[in-house]
Amino acid sequence: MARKTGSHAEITGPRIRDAALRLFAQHGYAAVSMRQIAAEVGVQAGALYAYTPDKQALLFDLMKGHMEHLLESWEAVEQPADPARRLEAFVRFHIQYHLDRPDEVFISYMELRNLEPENFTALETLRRRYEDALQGILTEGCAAGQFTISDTRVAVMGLIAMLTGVSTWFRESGRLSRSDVEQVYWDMTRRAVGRAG
Amino acid sequence: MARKTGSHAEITGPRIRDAALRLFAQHGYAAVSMRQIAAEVGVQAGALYAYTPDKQALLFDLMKGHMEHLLESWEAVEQPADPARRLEAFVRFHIQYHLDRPDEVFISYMELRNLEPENFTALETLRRRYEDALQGILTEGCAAGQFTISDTRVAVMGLIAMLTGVSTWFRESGRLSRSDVEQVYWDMTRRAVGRAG
DNA sequence: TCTTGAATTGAACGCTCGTTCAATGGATGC
DNA sequence: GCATCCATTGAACGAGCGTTCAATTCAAGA
Repeated sequence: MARKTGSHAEITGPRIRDAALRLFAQHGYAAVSMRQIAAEVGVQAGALYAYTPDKQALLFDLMKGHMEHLLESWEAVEQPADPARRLEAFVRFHIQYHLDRPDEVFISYMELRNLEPENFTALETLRRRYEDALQGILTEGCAAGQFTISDTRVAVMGLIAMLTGVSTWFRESGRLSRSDVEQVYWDMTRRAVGRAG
Repeated sequence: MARKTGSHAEITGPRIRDAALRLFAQHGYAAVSMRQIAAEVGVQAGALYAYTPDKQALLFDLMKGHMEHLLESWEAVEQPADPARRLEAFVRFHIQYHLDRPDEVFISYMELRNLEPENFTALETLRRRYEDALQGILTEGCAAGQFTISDTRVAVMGLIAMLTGVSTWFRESGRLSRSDVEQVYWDMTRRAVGRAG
């Protein structure tokens, strides 16, 4: 058998991860069988258990990996001092990242209820950290007198929902380019937080 | 046996509908069995088939019923002549409606991929009609010089995503009342479409 | 050439699934 | 009291589920 070590995986074979990602995104976690995933990889179902302890771990690895990578990627973005510029960076980053990874995004929003409680809590914590990054920007912008927001927490939830929604309708072959879309969402965001220019 | 008539149901017994709604919302369509639904109603699984032809019809009835009721409800709202007032009415209606029916909303966003193609198409059409209602308001507001929106289609998608998101985090027992939340979202919306007051 | 050892198979485990249907049983009208 | 009717039961169907594991395969090291 292959590795069963490293209890909290991320070591799951990349071919298995990719197959599970695609299938979970397309049909949903509960509707996809281990046999389907195995077939996609070109292997028998039993072989998967050399790489993952069970189906749940496969889902959790995907979701945890996605959130951690999202956080790391945002932390790697250079942060302008000006809150408005920082918000713009966030909006553009968020849209780019989400358009680049439609399957991960889909799973991370849709499959939360299929996580076992302990895994769910871990995911919530990661998500909360990301929301707090945006909340920090909004709070500073308000303090600096650049934004006018009656409730920054609601603004965070509203803006993230708005921006994340882009991945439900955007098509590469559509009327608008990515940078068009980025610009439109940034215009809306800028004005929603009460900044004219 | 009971009625099997009325091919495109809505006749599904209310007790069954309610049980299916609650269970689908909580665990997801694929993860809920007919036996679970039956147990919730207090009958054996076989009895369900007197009210619904199959499990898929149960899901489709719920989703179609929700979208049709949403459209009817919006059409019943009195429409102010002023585009900004009309937009305000839409925002407040949308939030109220979605907070009143968290389970229906959840299902209608999460279970689209579990619909058979023909049912999916029917749902998309209904959803599109609702989006078009908002798009009409935005277009008129632009024409009247009240709104400044670079792309009304993207604005529709962004605003609906933002507003619908409220049902993912709002708790009746939370810090804010419904009307607080309505007001905050309306403030953000108003400014996002480029209207100051 | 033989040995080792990990990767994979394929059968099997006990369950649960959606759906069907003959049998049942309890109310209703005569 | 009897016949009728029909909603409901409960067993059964074939299929597929997640998971396990003895047996096999096969490449690399001696």
